[in-house]
Amino acid sequence: MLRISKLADYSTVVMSYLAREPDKMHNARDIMEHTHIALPTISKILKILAKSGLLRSHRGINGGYTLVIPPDQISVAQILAAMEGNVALTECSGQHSHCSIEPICHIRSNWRSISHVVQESLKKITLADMLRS
Amino acid sequence: MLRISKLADYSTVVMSYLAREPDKMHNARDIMEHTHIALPTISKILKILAKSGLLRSHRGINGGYTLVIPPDQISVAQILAAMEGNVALTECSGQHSHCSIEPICHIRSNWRSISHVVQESLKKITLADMLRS
DNA sequence: TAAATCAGGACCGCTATAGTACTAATTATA
DNA sequence: TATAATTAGTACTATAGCGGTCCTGATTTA
Repeated sequence: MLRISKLADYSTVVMSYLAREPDKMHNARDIMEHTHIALPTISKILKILAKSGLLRSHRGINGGYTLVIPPDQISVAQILAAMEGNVALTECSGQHSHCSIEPICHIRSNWRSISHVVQESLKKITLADMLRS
Repeated sequence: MLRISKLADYSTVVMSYLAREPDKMHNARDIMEHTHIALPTISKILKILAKSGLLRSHRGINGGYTLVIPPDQISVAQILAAMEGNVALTECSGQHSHCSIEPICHIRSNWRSISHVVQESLKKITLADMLRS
């Protein structure tokens, strides 16, 4: 259905919550209470986002996560890329393509450019935009 | 990864092939020889597309499928919709949403409009466009 | 030193998807 | 009218991906 994964979906919810107080540190439990996403799921998302560089983590008592970049400079495309790689609507638009009909496929380049168009529109939407409903 | 399904992907390949000779009838075997997609898969795709009204079928000897609408009036969005329903990037953007955090989710309307943007750009691309590489 | 918190995996069960197969219905043609 | 070609419809299976959980170890603060 041209869906993003649930984990990626939740990650935008988490990032939006963090973006409301960009400088404050939030731990997983705090995020759970405000988003109602299950704790292990949140924890998993936070780790991925931290690893990709969108969040900075702090261990220990009073630890948690903060945004590394201001909300108006983080795009939805960046968040999706962190969670599930670059936008590629078809197999052949991605990095390591293994489509068997690729050698004789006439519309491959078209799908590449369609993916590009979609990606560009997702780049234009920032976390700051997501705060405005 | 924001992927369309393989079946949907293949369906655009099949439709593109048919669009090259919009008035001619093609059977499944013929399409297989020109696209190298497995025959049962092609057959499955053709049935779905016919049921959705994009193709007209003809049984019996010399039977096959033809396009119902001229290629410049069929959009990629239409083909995707036929194969897997309307574009809805998130659960909550679709028809029958069951997301548990929906009641308190602050970014739902944003995702709806993002889905809308993507859908609009897919509507603008026609089968005729896909023939031009 | 103890408690809180993140890091990094391993793991499981469900669901969706891709792909296959079989039988019935329909049609053209010899 | 018989036969062969073709689609219609449905059922089935196997696989992979995904969501979600849990455990152990490392780090930090009080």
